[in-house]
Amino acid sequence: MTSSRPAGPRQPTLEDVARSAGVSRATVSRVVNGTRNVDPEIQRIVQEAVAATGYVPNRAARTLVTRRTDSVALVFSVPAHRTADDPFLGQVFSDPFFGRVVGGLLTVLRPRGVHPVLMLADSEDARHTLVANLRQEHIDGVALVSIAPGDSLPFLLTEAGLPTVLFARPSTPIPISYVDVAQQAGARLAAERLLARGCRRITTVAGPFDSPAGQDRLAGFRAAMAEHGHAYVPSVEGSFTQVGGERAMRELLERYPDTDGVFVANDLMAQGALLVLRDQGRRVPEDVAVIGFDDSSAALASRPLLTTIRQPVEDMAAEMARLLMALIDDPSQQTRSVIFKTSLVERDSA
Amino acid sequence: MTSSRPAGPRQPTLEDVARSAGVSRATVSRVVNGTRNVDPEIQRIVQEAVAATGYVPNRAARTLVTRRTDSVALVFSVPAHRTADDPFLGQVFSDPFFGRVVGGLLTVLRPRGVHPVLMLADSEDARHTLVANLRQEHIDGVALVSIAPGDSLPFLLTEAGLPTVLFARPSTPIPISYVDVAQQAGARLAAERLLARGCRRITTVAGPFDSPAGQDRLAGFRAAMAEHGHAYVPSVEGSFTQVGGERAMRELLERYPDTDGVFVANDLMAQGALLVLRDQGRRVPEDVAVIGFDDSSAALASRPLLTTIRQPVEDMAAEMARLLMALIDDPSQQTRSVIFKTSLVERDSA
DNA sequence: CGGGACCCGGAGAGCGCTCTCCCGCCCATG
DNA sequence: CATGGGCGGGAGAGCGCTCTCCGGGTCCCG
Repeated sequence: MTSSRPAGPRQPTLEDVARSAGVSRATVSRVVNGTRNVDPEIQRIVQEAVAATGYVPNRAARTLVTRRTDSVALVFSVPAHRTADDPFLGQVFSDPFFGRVVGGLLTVLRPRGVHPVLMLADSEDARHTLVANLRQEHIDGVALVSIAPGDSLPFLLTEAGLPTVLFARPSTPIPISYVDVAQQAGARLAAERLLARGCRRITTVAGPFDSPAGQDRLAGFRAAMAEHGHAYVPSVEGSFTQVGGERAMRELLERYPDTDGVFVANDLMAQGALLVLRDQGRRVPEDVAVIGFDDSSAALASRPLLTTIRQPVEDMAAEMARLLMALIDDPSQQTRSVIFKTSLVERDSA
Repeated sequence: MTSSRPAGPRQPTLEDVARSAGVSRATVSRVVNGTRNVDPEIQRIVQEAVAATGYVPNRAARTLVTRRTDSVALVFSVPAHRTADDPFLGQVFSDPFFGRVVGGLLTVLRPRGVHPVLMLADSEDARHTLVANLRQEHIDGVALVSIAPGDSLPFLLTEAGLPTVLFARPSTPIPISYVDVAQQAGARLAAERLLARGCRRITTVAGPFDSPAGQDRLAGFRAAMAEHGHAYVPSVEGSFTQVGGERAMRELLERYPDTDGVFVANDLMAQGALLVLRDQGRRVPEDVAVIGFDDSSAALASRPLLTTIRQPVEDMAAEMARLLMALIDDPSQQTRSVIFKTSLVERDSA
């Protein structure tokens, strides 16, 4: 902490504007915030003074008294391991999903003048620091995207009394608002599509069993298949990454070589699955039909173009922001969940 | 602005801790901040009082007097058009590049307890609001990633006297610190690789001519080719997107059907190029060798695996953060630029 | 043994803002 | 014409923290 600060002509304050306009500080404040009726003429004078002085309200001072920061935390809670190969948390952030969430949030936050502060919780330690941080009244609320199985953060945050909204259902049931997608119904769409195509020896690459999304998609898929007389659907677990998808697909083909239809629990894995199928000389969709989940950019980057279950991530993130703002405005309000519908995006792979 | 705030037992303040420890506010402050020598015994007592009361310093109050916010803006400045198809700014944020920058920044910012606030400048209007915002002393400095051609923001920010560091050279020369990669040298690596493979009818898919990166890569590639006797290299301009790469590659093949080697100015476009080549029955690398630029996740998602020029985005972002912190500590310091080396990542496409 | 240098704790003045009170004015009403 | 109420403006008390200044104690040196 060196000397710093240009020490130049310091920023104009309310006081300066008040003096320049010949009114009191309170009046200027009222005009700036539109807080109460102020004589139109005086309003004009004040506004001119604001323009003339180049006044911008100081956020810290305002926050100190209002206890509002007009910023929210955007927290990504992820499992701890960060390997030597990946010291930069690339796994988290290089997933396009991350950016889609940000994009969706901003559509709601920006018009309200609320800023998202990016935070990462990648260890138990980090989670506690984070809660402490938030308790500094640095932030009005938290939008939490948790990819860590059995994450303690949702609990810690509610316990600390911080307005919080989750992206996706918490892995253990606690009273907290969240947005999610109808996972099971989405998986059902996939099942029906494969069956409608005439696939009969259907398998699935499931997501991690310890993630709610992984569980739900598998359960929904199996339930739908069962309704159509397929009592058992062979599955292999994958890690939601492209490499994981490749590995799982290879295993699946080894164990069930006559597979003619695969539901892959997310697009990234499906992308990997397509590569493996091609390497092994299987035509998609003629020999094996493939359906992904998410409708992420990976779906368009793969060949054949991936038929997939669309998850409206941006809309969900936007709704998450809306829920959060409402919760901040009235912290006593009941927890709510908003579940979005999925849809089948028909492309070339199934 | 409703009533809000739980109104519960309010957060403990310095005063509370001081009373509980039987010392003055100043002493507690000194202990908390490690500002000056304090008697070890008193230190212990204060620390216990802090723990007992659950004290967390209030950031706004601190900021108000220190004029330090310990947060920086991470600004993405992008061209205005946002189509009806893409109301969510997906183009910007679904690019994995975005996340890599964030990841790199965090490695430096986090240990220092500095938080990045995400901002988006996607119109001239937004840029001005942004500058006003920053003038609220809401933020200590700006890390700016500009993808908008002829962006005014670098200028506006320096003019406003805000500590700013750019990711990539500004399109018009202004005195501002930045990190970048040796674009031309990178392109040279690509040229040498293609030549070494024995390619003789070499073409290139260039980036947008109005972006410094696009210009530099093309110029560097041409210069290197010229040194090896290839006076002219046919090129087609692409938009740095996968679709843009497909279009450009198609055009290239039409105009120069005997192409046997292509340098594509980024991986996303290269991914598209590979798809087109495959559709047209050209084997890669046997018939046509392809080299990309970036070493992004797209390079691993494509088949054959993409040989590419590695750009250490995370390292660059981390260095950007370091430069920014230094600039914040001493705003009078000279502007600096740090240029990173590229390297050839040999995979299967060339 | 006296005096200066140094060390450590306390007092108190703000940082820039909001917001509650209060007061004076004007108008409507009896 | 007296009175009550409503409206619009000002005064001033903090919000929680840092930091300068000050004073008392201790130690070292001449």
